[in-house]
Amino acid sequence: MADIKSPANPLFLREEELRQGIEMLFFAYRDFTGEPDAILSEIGLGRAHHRVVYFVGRHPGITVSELLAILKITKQSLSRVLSHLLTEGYVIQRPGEQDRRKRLLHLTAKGIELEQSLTANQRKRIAVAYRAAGAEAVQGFRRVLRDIIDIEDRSRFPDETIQLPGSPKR
Amino acid sequence: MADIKSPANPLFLREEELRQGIEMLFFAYRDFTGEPDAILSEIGLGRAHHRVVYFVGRHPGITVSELLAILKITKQSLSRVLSHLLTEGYVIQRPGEQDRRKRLLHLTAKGIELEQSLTANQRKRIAVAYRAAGAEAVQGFRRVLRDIIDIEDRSRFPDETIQLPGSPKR
DNA sequence: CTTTTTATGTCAGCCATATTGACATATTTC
DNA sequence: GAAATATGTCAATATGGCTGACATAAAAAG
Repeated sequence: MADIKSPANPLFLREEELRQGIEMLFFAYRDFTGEPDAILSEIGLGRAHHRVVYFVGRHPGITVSELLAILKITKQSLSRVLSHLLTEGYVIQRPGEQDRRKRLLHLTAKGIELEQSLTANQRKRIAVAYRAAGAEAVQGFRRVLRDIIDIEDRSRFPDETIQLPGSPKR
Repeated sequence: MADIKSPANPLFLREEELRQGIEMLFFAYRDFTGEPDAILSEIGLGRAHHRVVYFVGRHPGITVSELLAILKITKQSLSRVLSHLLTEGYVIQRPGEQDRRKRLLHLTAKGIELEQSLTANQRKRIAVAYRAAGAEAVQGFRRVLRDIIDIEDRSRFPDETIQLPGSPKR
């Protein structure tokens, strides 16, 4: 292995650093989705169901269009997954009050339970990593990740550091 | 919106922070793979081909087993993709010198060109985010992301900060 | 030197998740 | 009343995973 600290070849260093970034995202995502996927396959669901359950749980009353905008898939693709979740009783829909064309989606108790079991591991993973890295590193993590996201969705994640209880004010 | 700086409800804050972490990974990965996917679909390839081309380019002479360990898919799944890349002339294989059972994989010129065009956008994204965030934030990004990855693959990413040319020594 | 293990490939079938295109319905808005 | 919107559905297709079973060549071990 080349000595990566040597600044002899700046171009190589730069390329190496960028490639490591690419790969870290690949490995992190692979491992981040591995365990929920395993749980899902036992109950005959897939990753797509996870995404729907997650975002319906996160935004109760979300409409189908909003969900489509987040997932960036076609309505036909969503339809199958969502119908399944509806008939299996993980999700319910209620017509909108002002606009009755809209179907406002909510998790049932069963859906909440599923969502919790799926994200428990992911939350754990993040919590462990955040705790080990410290508030400053977390801020850097958020800062970089936010800029990797397309600009349209960046506003979901405030620039400001979230003040952790007990963490020192900078 | 609730005032996220208020420490009134620490449990809520914590949950919110973890969920944002989950979502940032989702959005980042979605957008990170979006553009390569578009290029690939034009030439009749998919994301799976990208991953193979990427890791063969990254580790010239990599064996099939090593590739399987990285991708964590079955050999049957890899086989289809790899065969296609071989017949289309993106990848070549050479028997190992010591162990001739092994097929050492390399990119052809065509493969290198494809790999470059696919990762150009990803490198750009990372480069822009890194530059905007600064060396310290990058270190935090790496620190957190590394801990999200399963421990077996963490060693791919050294703990040490890579010294950016021109960045001040801490 | 034969047996076993390893590295790899292949055939066949299955499933989940995505796609496009076309058409349908209810509701709201102009 | 016409047009736009929110949503659903049918049909066909592609991709990329999976399992199981079997095959071959080379290396390692007895």
